[in-house]
Amino acid sequence: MENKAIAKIFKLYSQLMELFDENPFRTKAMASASFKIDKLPFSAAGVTIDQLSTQPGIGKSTAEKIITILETGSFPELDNLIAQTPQGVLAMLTIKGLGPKKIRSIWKDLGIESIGELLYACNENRLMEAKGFGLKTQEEIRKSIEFSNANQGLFLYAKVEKIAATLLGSLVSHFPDQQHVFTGDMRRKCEIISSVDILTTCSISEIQSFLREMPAYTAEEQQDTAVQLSDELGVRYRIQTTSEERFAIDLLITTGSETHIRELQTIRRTLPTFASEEAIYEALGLSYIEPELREGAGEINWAKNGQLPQLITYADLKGTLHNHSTYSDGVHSLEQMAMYCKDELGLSYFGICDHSKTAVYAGGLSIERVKEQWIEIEQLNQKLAPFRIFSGIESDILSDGSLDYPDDILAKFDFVVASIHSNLRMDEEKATQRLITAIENPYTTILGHPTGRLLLSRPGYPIDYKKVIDACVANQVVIEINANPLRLDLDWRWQRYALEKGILLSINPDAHRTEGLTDMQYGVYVARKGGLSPERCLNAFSLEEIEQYFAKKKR
DNA sequence: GCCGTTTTCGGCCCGACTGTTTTCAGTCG
Repeated sequence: MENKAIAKIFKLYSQLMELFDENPFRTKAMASASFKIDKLPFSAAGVTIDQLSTQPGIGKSTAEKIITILETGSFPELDNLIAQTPQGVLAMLTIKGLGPKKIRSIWKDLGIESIGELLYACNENRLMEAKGFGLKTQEEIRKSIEFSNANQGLFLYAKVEKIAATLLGSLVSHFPDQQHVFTGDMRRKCEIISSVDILTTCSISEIQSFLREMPAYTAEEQQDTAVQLSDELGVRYRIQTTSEERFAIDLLITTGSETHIRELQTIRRTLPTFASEEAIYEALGLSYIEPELREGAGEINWAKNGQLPQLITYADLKGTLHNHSTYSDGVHSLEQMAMYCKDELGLSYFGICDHSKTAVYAGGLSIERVKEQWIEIEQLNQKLAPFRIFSGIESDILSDGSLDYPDDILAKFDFVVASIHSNLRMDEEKATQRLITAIENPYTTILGHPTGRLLLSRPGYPIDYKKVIDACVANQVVIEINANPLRLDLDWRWQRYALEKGILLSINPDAHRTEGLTDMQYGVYVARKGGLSPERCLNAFSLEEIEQYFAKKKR
């Protein structure tokens, strides 16, 4: 089991302790243990109980619980609290804006034990009756439940990717002589997946007998040429069968999107059958369109006129900007992060952007710490040359749009990523103005995660995209594509507008540990959806080019 | 529950923001 999963279990334990009104100090100790476990620079599964209990914030009792979790998946005290909590009350913990204290009141005072009942109570104006609740809280909770309901059955691409590969892999090993590929949303690399679609040349009866050997999947629906199934996580799958002859055309049609296919059909009502997708596009008078681009957002006109962009690939990335280290809330040290980029990823530069001083909860850097980091960067740059570490900062954009350090400090960074982390509840006008003020700051190099969204979990503040992008153009500010699979923010749907305006984008992993650096792959997927080519991507610049870019920006 | 010690008991304790209060509790990043 990974540290993150163990940390989640302790988080749940501390939430339940709070729900049951246990000693707040013990509760806090568990919450802090969760945090500490998540930030351990080694796997808890690989060390002894003594090594665990010498870690700060992890005592003997917590270490024992960790061991029990590794052996059994849980521990008795937690099981006991779970047994006393109705399923629906447990589920309330996932609703934004609702913490254990409020849930306790909802459960114990109003007798509400499920999210369905809770929504009903909001609509009936009954939540306001409970102490500590008012109209606004009730509205927030109602909105939050509706947001979460709308996301039922949807999964992050990154979460589905590995489990979907298992099913595809089984098909391949069962039927090595047949063709099996992802199609649909998976093949178009959509950031949110509602169904994992697979196209296969197996017959339907072969698929049926194959599935009988796979008890982990439940059949949902049988059709003549397809089966739908689901797994224990609730991920839905659709396996579509086809013939060798129709493979390419069925691949094209099932890949979609629906809009893209409809637009193709306006060129020729019945799409022709050829041996490859390339040949089909060619017969329609189009150059080949990469699956990621097939969203009906102008790509057919590009293909008609030979204007398709050369889409960026992972191999085009020469470096990485916006990453964290143990200076703030990262797991690995500056040197470990840089070395990983140099030796494991073969990159030629690394940008460090730890949190700025306002982000106290994340160990944001005081000016003194910033200066210490600059000294270490200088030493490492001598040691690692020609590899280069760029000194950056992820500066909080404060409520009035200003940045987090005085100008003389901001001026000394190689580059500055400006992001919003606090006071997220804003209307569109306020959010847009706050961002524009930050964009107009002469020290801002990159605008970090423009909307603050967390996919399937938090919508992000509303912004006027055009105004924000136009301001970036006017002030030569790069927009980040935050590649964390929960963010993928800037949304690819706005990339095409940004690129038309001549903007540069940067695929930033926002890594808090070495493993997080390869999240850049998810950024590449959505960047391709948005039509990004390497020459318009800041971290696809060579070391010399980006040095010049930063130097010019600073002038 | 963890930690550190004037060492086995007593103190621990993000801070801003919001909404609900009318001085503070709960939630979040």
